[in-house]
Amino acid sequence: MTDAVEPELPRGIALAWGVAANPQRGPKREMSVERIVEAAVDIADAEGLGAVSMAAVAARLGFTPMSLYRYVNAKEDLILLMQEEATGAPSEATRTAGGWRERLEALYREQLQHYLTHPWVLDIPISGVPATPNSAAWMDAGLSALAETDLTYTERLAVMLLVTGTAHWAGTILAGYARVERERGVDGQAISRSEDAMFRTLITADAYPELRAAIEAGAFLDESDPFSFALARGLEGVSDYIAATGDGRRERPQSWVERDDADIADDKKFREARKAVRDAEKVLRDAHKLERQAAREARDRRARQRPEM
Amino acid sequence: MTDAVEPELPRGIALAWGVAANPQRGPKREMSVERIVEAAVDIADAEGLGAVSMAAVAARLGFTPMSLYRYVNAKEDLILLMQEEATGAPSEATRTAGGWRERLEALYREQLQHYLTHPWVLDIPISGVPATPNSAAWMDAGLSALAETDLTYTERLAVMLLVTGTAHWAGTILAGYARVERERGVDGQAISRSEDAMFRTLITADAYPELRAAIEAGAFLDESDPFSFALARGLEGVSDYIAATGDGRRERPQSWVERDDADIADDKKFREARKAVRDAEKVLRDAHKLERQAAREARDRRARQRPEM
DNA sequence: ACACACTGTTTACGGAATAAACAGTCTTAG
DNA sequence: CTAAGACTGTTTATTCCGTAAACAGTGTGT
Repeated sequence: MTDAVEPELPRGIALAWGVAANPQRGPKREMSVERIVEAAVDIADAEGLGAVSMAAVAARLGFTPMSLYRYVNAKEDLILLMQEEATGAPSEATRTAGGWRERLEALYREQLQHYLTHPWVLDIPISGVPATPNSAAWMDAGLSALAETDLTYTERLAVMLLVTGTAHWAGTILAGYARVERERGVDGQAISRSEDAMFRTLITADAYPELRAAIEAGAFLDESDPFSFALARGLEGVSDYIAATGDGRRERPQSWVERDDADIADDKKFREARKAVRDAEKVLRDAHKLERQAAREARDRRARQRPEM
Repeated sequence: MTDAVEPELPRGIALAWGVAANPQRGPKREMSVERIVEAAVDIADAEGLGAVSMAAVAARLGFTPMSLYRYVNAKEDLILLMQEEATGAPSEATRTAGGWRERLEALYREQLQHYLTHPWVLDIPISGVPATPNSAAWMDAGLSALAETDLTYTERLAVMLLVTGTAHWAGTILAGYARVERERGVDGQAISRSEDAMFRTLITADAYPELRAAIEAGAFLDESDPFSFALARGLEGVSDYIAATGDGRRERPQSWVERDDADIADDKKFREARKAVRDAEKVLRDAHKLERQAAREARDRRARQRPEM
């Protein structure tokens, strides 16, 4: 038998780490935990977590419901394993790309992508930090992105919580829309429009002046991505915080590292590199300006071709 | 009868706005939607959303399960009303205090407080922006806090999404811990410690070097509040953003507003402009990389001059 | 060869949401 | 004033859920 890791270790977690004892005696097993999880994930992908019943999973594999209990202690364990399967580990690309900010953004995007592919993961109740290999891998990837900063480990964890929180929140909202789309069988724009229409009848300028103004400004019809905005602001704030604590202008709780950025500010090569960054920022700003202008013109052209609405 | 607002208006929402038609004929009603919701909330507060069954709610009021269906269309509607009841409206104090940042922080704190008092609210699946009076009130309060800034309405909504998202995330995590505390009947520190112990056996320095380092630095035993940290960073980023766009020195980086506009994506000039942006982004990334490298080298040089510390 | 650990199956139980039919109650149109 | 019928809370029944318990086969180690 494989060694029992900890007596108090929840069996579901033991399974996730692959350290559950496999029996030697008795008839050959016809199924495996992996196949069960796979079938359950397929069902959840197609019809949501609510459609995942022991009976449905068993049926998909051609067995009776109770047979699953020879492999999985309870439905709760199965769901933990489904989560682990669907979450996956961060890809090599996002684990190595660019600086800490790019890497965290890549992490966010990949995590969000997983949520959109497997929206049912968001329906699973959270209890504590999940102690599974894949979630550890995500955490490790985030921490290693932040290793180049001089944040404390506590601060790095907090930043990671910010990133995963944003991904979770974005996934929750976006998956909510996607679900309504599927259930009602209409597209996203139609939902936005009908939501907007409902708001217009319910939200009076009297009771909710600012909200009403936002509605009338068409803010609820805007197609832009508010979550990237939120993440960008958050990471910008982190960047500020790093800069502020780095050069000693701000006190840091229980920090023992004292790197002085001012110390190297007069280093020639560093100054040059910094200037290059400033220049690149300006180039990017100008490019953005041109992009917006081109977009405006393109829209105008389109609008002139299709005059109505 | 009260006027029927919209034919397509979901009945649950109609109830929430108090515009559902109350019948005049027939026997006197012995219950009311309010009493039902109240009973359901009591049960959820005490034993979680899972304990809220139609039978349980009815029993608490001394009626049979089916009687509830004379007041509520389905359990889903009841849950919507419970959410509305538990969420409440923002208090006068938080709606009027200080500048935009203080007000958003107060909003966050009050919202989080509600989540901690009624953790089951976090178990309710989200579908779209909830169109209920109280959630409108929260949104309006946030927007009115941001009215003093010169952000666009779309941006204000995005900021509000950041604030409520942080509250939701913090509530989810904290409520998760609280639930485990209640279920296992131990206090928070004990959970932290046992979680930490479990991590120490499962997380090897080999597979998860950074995570292992964080554990060994005691980051998982830290009692500080990572969510306030996250919110502070986010609002700091917003503040930067306001400063950067407000004084006109820099163009408003609203590329996130206009990206992925399928309608104009095939316009030639726009495509070129977009490519220019991508290129500029890459140049900036490279510049950042060089800057970091230069900083590292400069630090090393200094360190070698002053050997220890 | 045989004990028995282990397999997948059958049967059974309690609880869930809610559809349908029912008898009693109150309003209102005639 | 009366009767239609809208509306009440109740009863009964259906379907689906997770899973406990008992069961007859199957393969291994002694």
